[in-house]
Amino acid sequence: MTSREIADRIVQAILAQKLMPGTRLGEQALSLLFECSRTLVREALMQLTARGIVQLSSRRGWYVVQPSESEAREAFEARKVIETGLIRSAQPMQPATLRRLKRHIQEEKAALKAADVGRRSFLLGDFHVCLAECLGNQLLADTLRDFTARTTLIAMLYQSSHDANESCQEHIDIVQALEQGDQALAERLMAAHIGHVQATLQITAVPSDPLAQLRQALAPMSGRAEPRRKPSQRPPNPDSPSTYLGALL
Amino acid sequence: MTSREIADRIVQAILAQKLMPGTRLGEQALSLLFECSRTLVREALMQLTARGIVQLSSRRGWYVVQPSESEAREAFEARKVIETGLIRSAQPMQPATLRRLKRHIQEEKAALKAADVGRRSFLLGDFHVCLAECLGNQLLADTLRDFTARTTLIAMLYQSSHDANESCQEHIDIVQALEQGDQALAERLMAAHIGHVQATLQITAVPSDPLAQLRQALAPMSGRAEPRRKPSQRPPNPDSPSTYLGALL
DNA sequence: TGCACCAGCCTTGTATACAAGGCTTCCATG
DNA sequence: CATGGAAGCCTTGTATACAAGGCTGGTGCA
Repeated sequence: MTSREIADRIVQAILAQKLMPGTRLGEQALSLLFECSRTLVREALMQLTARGIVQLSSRRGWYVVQPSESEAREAFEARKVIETGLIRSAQPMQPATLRRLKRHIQEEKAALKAADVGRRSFLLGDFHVCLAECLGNQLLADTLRDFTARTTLIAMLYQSSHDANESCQEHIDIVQALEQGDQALAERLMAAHIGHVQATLQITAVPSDPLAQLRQALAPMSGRAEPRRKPSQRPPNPDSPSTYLGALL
Repeated sequence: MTSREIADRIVQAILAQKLMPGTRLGEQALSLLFECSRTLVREALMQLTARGIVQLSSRRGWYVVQPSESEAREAFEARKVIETGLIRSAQPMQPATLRRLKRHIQEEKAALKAADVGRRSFLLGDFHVCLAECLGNQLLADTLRDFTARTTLIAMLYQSSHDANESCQEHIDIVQALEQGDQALAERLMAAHIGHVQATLQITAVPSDPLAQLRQALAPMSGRAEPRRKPSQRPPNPDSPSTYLGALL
């Protein structure tokens, strides 16, 4: 088990929405889980720190990042800039490339039909990475993978309600526009698509209120018996890797 | 001396063109230089690996990356996409922000006048990071720092001959366009500016020739007594940190 | 003379030991 | 009963020891 593999697994778990923002990643828990020493775990976490996916709170532990509202805005803006720019500057697509994108969309549909939430979430994010690769830029594809992980965390943190079926349909529309050689349309569709996800975020209106999150979490609830848990700074049961970090296995 | 500081120093040395692509970064040499254990050095190098600035050749050592021609193309394309996209989607600039950019340009001029090559190179690259920060996106600014380090290495590797004075002038023109609120012009100027640097790269015409680099390095030289050294896979005198890694101090 | 092989050295790879600091829990005191 | 403090535990922080593999230089053989 190399540090690269550990890092990949953590990123995959985030993309599959199996690791919540704020989740504590204990070095010992991970070393038990991956059956290696803390050294390799630390190397993996260091790499993820550099990629902005994990952060270290000195002497307290490693945590999956909880992007602030301004960081959320920046992440969506960054994705819009990169993805629309890539489409704009792209060459017309080769048939083989289009086939790859369509195959990806078929997989999305399959995951939707099977109600496989983890795979569905992963594929919906991975579409954008795949597209960047198809547009011929591995560097930006790798960058987008990290940014997509970031926006996935943001979507979890701010309870995005964007529907998976809509996302898939929007992917279909984008690929169709690319197939017809209408890059301007594809670019607009991509900007709109990213904007749709961003628009459903429940960003609190008054960010200056430090009690906003608490207030919202403790507000009297209506209807739903079991509301979606807001990620907390301290996840319950922190010492049970089989529960918390099982997502990695 | 923390691993973050070590990583920052290495990046700064690259931006100042004081570390050539392909330079070997021995763990022990760095630990001596920074007076710390190999553990911290390894952590720093791990982070830089994730940022695409350093690469590890298994059991052989760490090396400053030597981007291939396709990686070079991708890096310049990535910068064009991000920087023009940022300008396009930006709000009109505040006076304080413009002042910051102009101050930066003054520093560039000072370094040019003083013929301070290291600081000049650093500032010419940092302008783009600074601009991204001014345009309100720290995430993309950090990404651009890494990409700028990458293109700096590419410029060294492929012997860019773009003149520093021209670069500075182009920065001036970009800021002026932004000041006048002409974002479309600023965007075009930025694309041209990045294109100019890219255009002076001496990319070998026939990339399939594995001897191209060697052939070029060993070609009979005309005129210049001391031609710029081509970085080699194995830098001479690898065991002399004071010579090779002195750039970091 | 040239080539192949082998020993030794030097580097990285990994684990582990111990130090240092934060969190929790319990107890004493107001 | 509430609050402050301190001890102990648990985590991370860092260095170091040893293992493993590649490179170099030398030696023997064809």
